[in-house]
Amino acid sequence: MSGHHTIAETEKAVQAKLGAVPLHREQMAAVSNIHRAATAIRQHLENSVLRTSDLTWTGFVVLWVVWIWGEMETRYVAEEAGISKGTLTGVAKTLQSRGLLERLGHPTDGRLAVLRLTPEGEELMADLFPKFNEEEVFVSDPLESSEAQSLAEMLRRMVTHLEANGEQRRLDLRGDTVLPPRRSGRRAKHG
Amino acid sequence: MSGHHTIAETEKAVQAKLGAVPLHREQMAAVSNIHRAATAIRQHLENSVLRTSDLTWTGFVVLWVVWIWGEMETRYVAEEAGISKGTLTGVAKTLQSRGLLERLGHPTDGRLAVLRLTPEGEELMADLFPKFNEEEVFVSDPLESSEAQSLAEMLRRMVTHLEANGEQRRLDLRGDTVLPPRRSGRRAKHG
DNA sequence: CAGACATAGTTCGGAACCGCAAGTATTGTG
DNA sequence: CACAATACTTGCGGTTCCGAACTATGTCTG
Repeated sequence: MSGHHTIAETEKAVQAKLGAVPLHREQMAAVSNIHRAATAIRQHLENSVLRTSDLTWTGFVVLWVVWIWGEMETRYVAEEAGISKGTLTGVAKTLQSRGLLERLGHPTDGRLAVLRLTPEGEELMADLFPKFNEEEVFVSDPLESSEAQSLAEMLRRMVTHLEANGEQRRLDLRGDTVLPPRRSGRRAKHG
Repeated sequence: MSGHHTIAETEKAVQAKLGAVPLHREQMAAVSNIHRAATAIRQHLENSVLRTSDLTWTGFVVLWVVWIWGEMETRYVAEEAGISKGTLTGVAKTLQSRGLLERLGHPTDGRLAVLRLTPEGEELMADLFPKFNEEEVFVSDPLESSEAQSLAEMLRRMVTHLEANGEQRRLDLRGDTVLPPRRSGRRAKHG
């Protein structure tokens, strides 16, 4: 099933469309395949293991992060999960309402909030993670063990590079142009 | 900036947490790094090139797909873009309202709708894509040319594998258990 | 040709999601 | 103690997102 066009066909169409334009095909293929793979894998995991527990992807990722690290301050949870703090507030609320997560104040710094799994949350993750990992094995089936390692290592380098240099790069790109205000978002109380 | 924990630290914490649990670490690292990389790259691209045109990631992907393939039936656009057809309806509406995309009926089959870029959309993509590609080069900076190729090729294999075998796998996993209804989503008009 | 079935797209409910601004507390500092 | 900085929440406006229900259209079959 799947689709009308294979990846190979898409890449050929790009070549045809952009034949005249000078562009960096290898990097384009690498980046776009990262997103294709991420989407396909996410969909598979959502519709296999996650669905049976009625967890969303983001909900699972948040639980996973907190599970791995134990108690964790919310700001770091958001960062590790790759979502904004505002979103985390809502997701955490959902997970709390299901009794999987709890929120604690920080003992010494009253500004901080700390997340921790409830016993139910721990139990769920202990049950769910092996199944999740089985599907990670399934999706990695076409890779040799050494290839999986090499893949992970290359991606790690890309992430590290972005963490180290991404912000500066974006600043350089913007230069002195001021970003237009976003189409949506809360407005200043009063001009 | 960036984070509290590096990927290496995270993998170490996983090892500590899951030391006793038998699991497949290589595949886990590969899959989770795919998602980390996809998120980081997406955020970089959104906050550099896309932001200046006030395009969302999904909006850009849809434009890109239609741009590459020319006129395209909506069902295929959704599939190529990795979103559901319901989502595409909304996204296409947004892009239409900005004058970047147009919707045409199919001449012989009244059920079909076809998407095509407007001249403004063509112009935008011709301007935007080279910039986008430059950032793809930037994020791929830590990869040798041969590595980028190998990365793309491995991911392509994973996607192909999922397209070919994912659905069957999910069916096998479900077995005869019936999925619980989703927490959200439209309900039957009447029990 | 009518009724059954299939296919394509839209609508809708509920949740996620972002970025920003503003609000609330708390902590650190001169 | 005033004041800045930090951490989180809240709320806004908009978008995205899924999947099931629904609508409209086409196709197959008796």
